[in-house]
Amino acid sequence: MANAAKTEAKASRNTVQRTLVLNAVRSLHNHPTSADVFEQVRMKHPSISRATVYRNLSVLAERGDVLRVEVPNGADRYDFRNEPHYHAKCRSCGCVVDVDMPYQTDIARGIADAHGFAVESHQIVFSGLCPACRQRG
Amino acid sequence: MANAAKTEAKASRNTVQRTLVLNAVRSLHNHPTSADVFEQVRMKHPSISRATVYRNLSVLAERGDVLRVEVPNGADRYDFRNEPHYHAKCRSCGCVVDVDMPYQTDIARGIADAHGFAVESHQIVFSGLCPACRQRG
DNA sequence: ATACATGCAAACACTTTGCAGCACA
DNA sequence: TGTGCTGCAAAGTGTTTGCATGTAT
Repeated sequence: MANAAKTEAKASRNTVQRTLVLNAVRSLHNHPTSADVFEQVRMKHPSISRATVYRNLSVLAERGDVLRVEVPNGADRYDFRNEPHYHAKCRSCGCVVDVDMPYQTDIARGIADAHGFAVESHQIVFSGLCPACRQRG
Repeated sequence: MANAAKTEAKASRNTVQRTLVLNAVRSLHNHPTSADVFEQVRMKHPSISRATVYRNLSVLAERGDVLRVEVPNGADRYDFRNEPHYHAKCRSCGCVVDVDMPYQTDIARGIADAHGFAVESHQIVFSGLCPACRQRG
């Protein structure tokens, strides 16, 4: 007994902090940055450190419990949805929103030459102006 | 006289440094980072500063003389090509290559709801393993 | 009991900025 | 001759890491 067979993943503990970080991402539906998550968790648990938030966001993203959205030129965002989908980023205020567009499972088939790359995933980020920034002119 | 009509762009000078930066990007065909450009320019002009390289890369990118490729989680890359195209980034070594795939001019038409965003451009970054990293296991 | 997690601070990578002096147009 | 550019250093942003202590299992 006591052999977890081929379990290659490390054991992982359920700490108060990890739970709070997960709940924060689930409750913030605006693609929070690590800083947003930190502030949110700090309300309930003032002693948490930034490092712990970063470490837990990474663990949760690896597990697939949250989705990490790597936005060019800006802090990483985290998303409570965990199916792949696309995003748009405002070039003026930097806000990020989900885009309602089917996931292009087969998009890599359109590649004629990726120089031997084994493509595993892709990401599309649209850029433009959000409604608020459009009005501000 | 002396009115340049509607020229809204600021006057811009051709300094030795700016020329060297542009030539460096044109000669380096491997999506150099600002650090790569800095090293390259430094060979000819040892007194150049990093700040000048950053400032000139921004000017040249705004002008359209070079293409800035904003890679998530990594330094910006610069590309001597200036037509839009896509890139792939190795998740192991971080290298970036051009992908030979037609530019999807109409991709934004597939968006059902972008929450009022005025989409202006898009970027696709493929992720996977480059040939060298595939072999290393 | 012990491997994993935490908090702190320092380090890190990349980029921007304030400022005094310089140089292109 | 004056605005734009340079070099330097310092600061800024976002993230990671070393280490001693703490805690879930």
